[in-house]
Amino acid sequence: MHTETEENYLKVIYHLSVKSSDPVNTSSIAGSLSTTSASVTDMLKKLSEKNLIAYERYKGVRITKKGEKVALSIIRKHRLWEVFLTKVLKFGWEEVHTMAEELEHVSSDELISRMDSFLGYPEVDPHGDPIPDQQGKIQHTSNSTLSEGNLHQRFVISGVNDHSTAFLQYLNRSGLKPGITVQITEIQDFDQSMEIKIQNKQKQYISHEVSRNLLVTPYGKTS
Amino acid sequence: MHTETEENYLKVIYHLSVKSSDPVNTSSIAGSLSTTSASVTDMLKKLSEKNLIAYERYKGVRITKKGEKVALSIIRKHRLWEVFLTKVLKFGWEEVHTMAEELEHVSSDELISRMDSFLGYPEVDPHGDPIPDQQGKIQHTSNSTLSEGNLHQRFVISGVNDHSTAFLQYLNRSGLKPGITVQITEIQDFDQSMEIKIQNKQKQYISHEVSRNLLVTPYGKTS
DNA sequence: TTTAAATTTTAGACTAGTCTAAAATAAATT
DNA sequence: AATTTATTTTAGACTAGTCTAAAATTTAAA
Repeated sequence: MHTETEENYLKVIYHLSVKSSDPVNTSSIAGSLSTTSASVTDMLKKLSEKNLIAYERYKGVRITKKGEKVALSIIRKHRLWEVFLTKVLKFGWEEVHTMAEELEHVSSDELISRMDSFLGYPEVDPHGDPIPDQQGKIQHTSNSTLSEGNLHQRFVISGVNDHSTAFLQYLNRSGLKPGITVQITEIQDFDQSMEIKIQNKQKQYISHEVSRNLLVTPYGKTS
Repeated sequence: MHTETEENYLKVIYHLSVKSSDPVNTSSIAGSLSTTSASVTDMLKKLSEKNLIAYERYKGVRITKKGEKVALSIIRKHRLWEVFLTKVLKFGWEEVHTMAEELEHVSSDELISRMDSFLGYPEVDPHGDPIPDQQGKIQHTSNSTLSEGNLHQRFVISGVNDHSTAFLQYLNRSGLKPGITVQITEIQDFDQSMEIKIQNKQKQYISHEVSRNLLVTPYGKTS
């Protein structure tokens, strides 16, 4: 249907669109795709020609309904493959991103539909990100971070903001992942670092950088 | 490592090489890949440059050890994915080829290694074709066809020569697939058509065209 | 064994995607 | 408001892979 490159551009434009209501600018796309602004401009013209994005020279880009549908179908595939890789093939959540980047471009819709059924229609991927349905409907997450929590409050980890391997490996070592309960036992005023009690584990100090990147829901509430 | 196109050329060259000891000619490659001889010639130069094939102008092509290793790794991936699609996602054996053509180019060796283990180290794919191991070692099949059989002999179907969807769908309707036992109950001299008794089924007439494309092993012998 | 037919290769051109360097435009600063 | 700075776009070129049409070479036939 679309080339792999087109799909990657749309995915990046979609992700950047969600972060802010401003139009997406050329250089941020170039940054996300590790390419040059010149290349991005060329591609924007092509995507615009196909009505996948709304593009005006020097004014940035907005994704169209049509483009969003394509992006969400790629994101759906990506996240379902991540579930498969962790749940079935027992990969760690920090290992699956690169493989899913390739698998998401395999075209068959019937394949991904059967995979969805085989996996039991999961709602989130191993990082807590929601999986769009076949129609491209996606449950947007609440987005509260552990850093916004108060002393003694308990939370259930629901996801991460930073998807880097380094961060995920750090979390692994501390036993932090979606589903785990944590309680804030201490907050340092001067640097916002905190001590937390991790479910079935020792207490541990974490930096503000870490708590800012941990998505949580209040303990007890079903998200 | 290699581009998808390179991998497809090597796969086709490998398959054609196995069929005969003569060097592979340009037009047969073009035919298999549905492209032009001119395009093939261009690509042969590139593959030769990389020592994946041995190529002399106007003299055809032989695959090198290095090229064969690449081809067998793609074939391994293709066949393991076919097993996954039929055994796990319950696709029919006539549906899986196209999907496997895409999945075989997903690069991760660790992925295919875990898939192999998850599937229980299968030796053949749904069509009875042997799956090369990680080192590229492959069990070459005996290649006797049902058409070579004599009256009253019993065989176990071990594979097919024709992998077309049409043929596989025909076999589906008759309950013919690898593992099934058949006995030759009648042979027509004038057109080599035969009547066969299919395990747990009615007797059925099949044309010479069909029996020529069914691979079999004598009943009782473990292949 | 010379000619005819088939196959293969070259030449030149096209598309998708990319790049660098220069030009155009927008945003920020004085 | 004028100028500097940053961003974006254009221009022109490159690679991988493809094509058509013409030239070269091999194979088959007379």
